[in-house]
Amino acid sequence: MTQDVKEIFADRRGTGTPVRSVAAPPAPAALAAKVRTLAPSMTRSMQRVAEAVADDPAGCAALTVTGLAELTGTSEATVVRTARLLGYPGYRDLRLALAGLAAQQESGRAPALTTDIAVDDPIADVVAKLAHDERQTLADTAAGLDTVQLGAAVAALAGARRTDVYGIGASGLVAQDLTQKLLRIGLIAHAPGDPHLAVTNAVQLRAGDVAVAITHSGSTGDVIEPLRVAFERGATTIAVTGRPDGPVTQYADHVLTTSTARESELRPAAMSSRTSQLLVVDCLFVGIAQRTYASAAPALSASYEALAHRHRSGSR
Amino acid sequence: MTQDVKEIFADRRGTGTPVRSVAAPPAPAALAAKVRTLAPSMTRSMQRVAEAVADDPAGCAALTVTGLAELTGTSEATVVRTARLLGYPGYRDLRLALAGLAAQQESGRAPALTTDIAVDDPIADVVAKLAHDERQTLADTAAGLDTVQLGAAVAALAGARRTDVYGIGASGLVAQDLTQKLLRIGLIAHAPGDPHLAVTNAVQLRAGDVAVAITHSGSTGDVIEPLRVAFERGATTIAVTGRPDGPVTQYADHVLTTSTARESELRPAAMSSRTSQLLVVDCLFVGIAQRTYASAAPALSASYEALAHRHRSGSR
DNA sequence: GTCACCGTTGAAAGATATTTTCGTTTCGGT
DNA sequence: ACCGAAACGAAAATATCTTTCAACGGTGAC
Repeated sequence: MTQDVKEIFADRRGTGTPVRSVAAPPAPAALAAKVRTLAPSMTRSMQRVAEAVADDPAGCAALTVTGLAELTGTSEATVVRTARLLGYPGYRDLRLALAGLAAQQESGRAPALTTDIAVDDPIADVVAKLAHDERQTLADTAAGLDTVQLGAAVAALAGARRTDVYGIGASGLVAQDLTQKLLRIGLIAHAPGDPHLAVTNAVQLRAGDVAVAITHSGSTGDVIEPLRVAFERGATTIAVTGRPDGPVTQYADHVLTTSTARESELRPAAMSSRTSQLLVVDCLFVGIAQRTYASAAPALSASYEALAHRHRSGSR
Repeated sequence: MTQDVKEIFADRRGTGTPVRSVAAPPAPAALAAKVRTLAPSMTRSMQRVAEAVADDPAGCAALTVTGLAELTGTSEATVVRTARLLGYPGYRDLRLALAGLAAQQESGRAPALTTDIAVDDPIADVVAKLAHDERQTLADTAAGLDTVQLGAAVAALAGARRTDVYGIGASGLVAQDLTQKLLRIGLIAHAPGDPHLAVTNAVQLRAGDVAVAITHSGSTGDVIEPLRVAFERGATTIAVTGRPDGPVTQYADHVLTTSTARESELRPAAMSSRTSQLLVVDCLFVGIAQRTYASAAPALSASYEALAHRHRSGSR
């Protein structure tokens, strides 16, 4: 797990093939989101630094490494390490990004719906807060999505002989959603709901097939297991997870990172992770539909026609 | 004229009182203007530097003093002098300001998100457009939700003896999502996937029970039928639909309206309606959790605990 | 309970970048 | 052509950033 961290720190211009585009692009505005995503894989002092940075980009941009180290009660080394983990070559670049972020915030003044949902919030506030949160989640996800990985995943799925999608619980619904969509454009897809069935299915996969695992935590055994089997059988594997450093990525050829909103008692993580996952799934779907347009378009209208008679002529 | 320059260059940490807050505020975004204003008082090489900076803030922000000096065919000293003239304490600060400026320009550049998704859109555009669309859908939904109806629905669900949720296809997943959530807080809920089963279930309902129908079109027979049965048996009925004038509302005590984004070939209606429906479901859930907080909170943590062991100890 | 191991951390050395100093060059005026 | 003042850049001085490395602290094995 911290293996990944190590890797990032290791010789960065390795002569070997950088198969996986590990660290995303320097992150435009999705810094807060990135901090949240990566926080779990950070050490305590790094978290302090990350938090300070996310809390007050403008303020931190004004500080030198030493200053930020003192502010957070850590050392320069830790600050640099944090900057690296966040995807920048060094502190200097983080600082520049911070300045940019600060400028943006300055111009875009947030509406301050940041408070958490309380037990006694009137229903109207609940609606506003939830909507605001999900919108935020969408923006974060879009900003944090690695389009290279996404493109690779789309290519794999578009050319797959068959596709399995694994997911449990809330993620299971997302898995079903993806499956439904793939079926609609004439691809062969399954979303086994039962973990045993999933493994049984996975065993049948081979090169040319694709397996997709959807798990927010990145460490759901019931989902990792079938993915591992598929991986070992030679299928192309894709992980959609909120923890790009989680165990599931071991067996994933392509990793698509979903974003995480802060959660609370009345707002379980499942809620925002689902929103995020669905956006990723939608992107996959549209990407695939583009690639297979010739066959997807007729399939889409065919399924539309077939369903039409199931609706009463109820419109007016 | 160059008199000013001299003063600025003069001993800055003078032992005397630093009475003068030397240059103006670090200049927000009016950099180009400032360059123009001050150009006449600049020497030739300084003008070259200023010009480069005004032309391409983003590019220059990526350069070090030395880099910018080389680019403009001048020396580091000149670059620093220019930075001073422009009102910054030194090059470092100019660079920070440049980064901010670049970021603002970047965000201002509207990616023409209003257009539809085309077959040949690059994947990055697809992501941006989809995210933008779903965000729009959320805002619309939140704005259009009738909080009175929502409150009534919440009250009914919170006090229900049992709840049935009907949905088919994409809406079926939303139905399952609601069901999962209700189960998590200790309520009794079912989401029969089979239309026949749904009717069979509906027959069992009576006053004090609740039935929820989820259908975007508002005219899906397979969903209306069980709702009608439940309605006639005296259960409280709720419709979540994008067509508040559709047939389904005949049998609904409470109607919750979801919003619809324009659809297109590559972006089926199901996509945005699902987003909208999920927001409604989330609102219902949180509303119910608030009302039944005493029992919901423990139930939530209990289900969380029960699931914990299914995740490998993947985090630190 | 003790020990070994591994990850975390910061102090300090090392490398870069920035700022200042200062001598050379350029240019206008005489 | 000569003088002086301003412009300019090379290089020294300083500040900042990065890397190294040893010490610390926690965890699991025995």
